[in-house]
Amino acid sequence: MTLQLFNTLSTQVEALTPADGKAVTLYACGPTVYDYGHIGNFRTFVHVDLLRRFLEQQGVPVKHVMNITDVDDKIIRNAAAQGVSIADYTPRYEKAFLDDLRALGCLSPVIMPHATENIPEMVALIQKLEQRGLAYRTEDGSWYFRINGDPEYGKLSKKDLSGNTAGARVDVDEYEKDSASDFAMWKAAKPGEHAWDTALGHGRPGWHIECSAMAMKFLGETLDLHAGGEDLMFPHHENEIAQSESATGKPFARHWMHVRFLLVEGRKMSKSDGNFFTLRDLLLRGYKASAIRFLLLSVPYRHQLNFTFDGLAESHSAVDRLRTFRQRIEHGPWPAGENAELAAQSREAANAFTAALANDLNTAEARAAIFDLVRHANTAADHGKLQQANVQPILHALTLFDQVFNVIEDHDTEIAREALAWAEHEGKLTKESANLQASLELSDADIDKLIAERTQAKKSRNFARADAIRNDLAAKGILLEDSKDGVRWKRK
RNA sequence: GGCGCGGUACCCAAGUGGUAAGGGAGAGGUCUGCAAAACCUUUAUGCGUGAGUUCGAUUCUCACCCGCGCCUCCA
Repeated sequence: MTLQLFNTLSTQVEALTPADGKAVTLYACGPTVYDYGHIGNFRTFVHVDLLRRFLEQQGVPVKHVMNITDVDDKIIRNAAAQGVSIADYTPRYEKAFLDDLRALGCLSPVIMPHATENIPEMVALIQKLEQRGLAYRTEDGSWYFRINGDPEYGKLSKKDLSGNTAGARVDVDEYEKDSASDFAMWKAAKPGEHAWDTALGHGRPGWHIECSAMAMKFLGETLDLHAGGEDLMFPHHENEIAQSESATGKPFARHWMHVRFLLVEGRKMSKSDGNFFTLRDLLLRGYKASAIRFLLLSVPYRHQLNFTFDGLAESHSAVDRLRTFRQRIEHGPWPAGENAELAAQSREAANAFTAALANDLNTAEARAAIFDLVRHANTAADHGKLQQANVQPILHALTLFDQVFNVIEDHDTEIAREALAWAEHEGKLTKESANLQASLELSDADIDKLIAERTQAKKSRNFARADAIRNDLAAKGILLEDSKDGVRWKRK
């Protein structure tokens, strides 16, 4: 099924197709690695991951490129403050970011170019623009893009900057610009700053030129899809379009996708408001990576998501329901034969799931389709009407779901352990992480042993002992479920 | 000020010109040694407010109220 996706450029929902008929070329703006990623960042990355997974599930390969911005003003500032070079400063944050992506179940982009490794391409692009009269050098040695030379400027963000005159909001350092809206493609180095010696002079690339150069280097002059957070639409993506299209004369990206911001407790996240959370903050408080991913995905990408701790608890319960359900279906035992009605419901669920995602990635509707099936199958099972031939279609629907949402398969314990190990190493253990630590103290083998002991106690009708074991485990966040076919357990 | 988005049950949330998906939470019940899980019943004659169009509007139009985001640090 072809994905219909809203295109910011046309403001229409349009089919997303590969221009070459084979693979979709996707460029997603990546992180500036100057600090740990926050959950707002990850809402965007998780939705891009879902898009990619869905396309691949539909048989469309995705050539997914994500840049790593490893030189910019903040990096230079922070590195200088610590007295280290930028090359010594950025790797820890890059690693942290990639670990976080993995923790959230995101596929790794196919190519992850670094800004500092593609300087020649950026220089060449600026030179090309200079030849076309769209780049100019100011007295301090910086290079700017001439907006007035691009009649289409503003077409993505629907802004008309033609009325802008020099003087409004001009940085004191940038008084030499022809127009207030002209933006830097190359920044002359100030004394002591990390810089490259190039034909443009001694300096470093601007943020926008980096993405233009790397996107075109790795994916060609016209991309199928360019994605990022809504804030990047202007000026970042607008500037990327201006630079790229002015240089090539071709459309830079056929399709643009922008993920709306996440709010926290109804407000934009900000450090000063005290509602700023990194992924690590949440993991150390004991929230599961799967619950976080599911919450981030539960509200479709074009709507604001209000991130709350109540919502996180809710997502945890919802993921738990799916996991419990899959276990139940897999374990059986089920009588021979097939319940035709349930088989039909399974097919409907799979179809509805795919149709919902194909409709501009309606994740809320897609998850509803799967929960419908959960209820139908549980009901059938309780009435002895779930039969062996029903198992495969149900699992098929769950597999479709999890290939995209990626939350049923459980990696939460190992991710929590990694987060704890990191916090310990960095000296960032807190009171809340102590609770998490306690709950991870018992190994799976320890738990199985205690469960065996409890089963013995139950057999000899020593319920006091059995309940004591169950209560002790519960205190450590281990929940037991007795069933006809044995004991299941899970970490809370 | 300019541009844009949203207001659906206790909470989150989908949706359609024809009479309200799904999840979570609560209450009662079934099952269980007791729990848990699961199931059953239950929680919006109602979709911000007021008009209008229509045989019919939550869904279209207009006005108003409220909330949020973007407007060159920002996912």
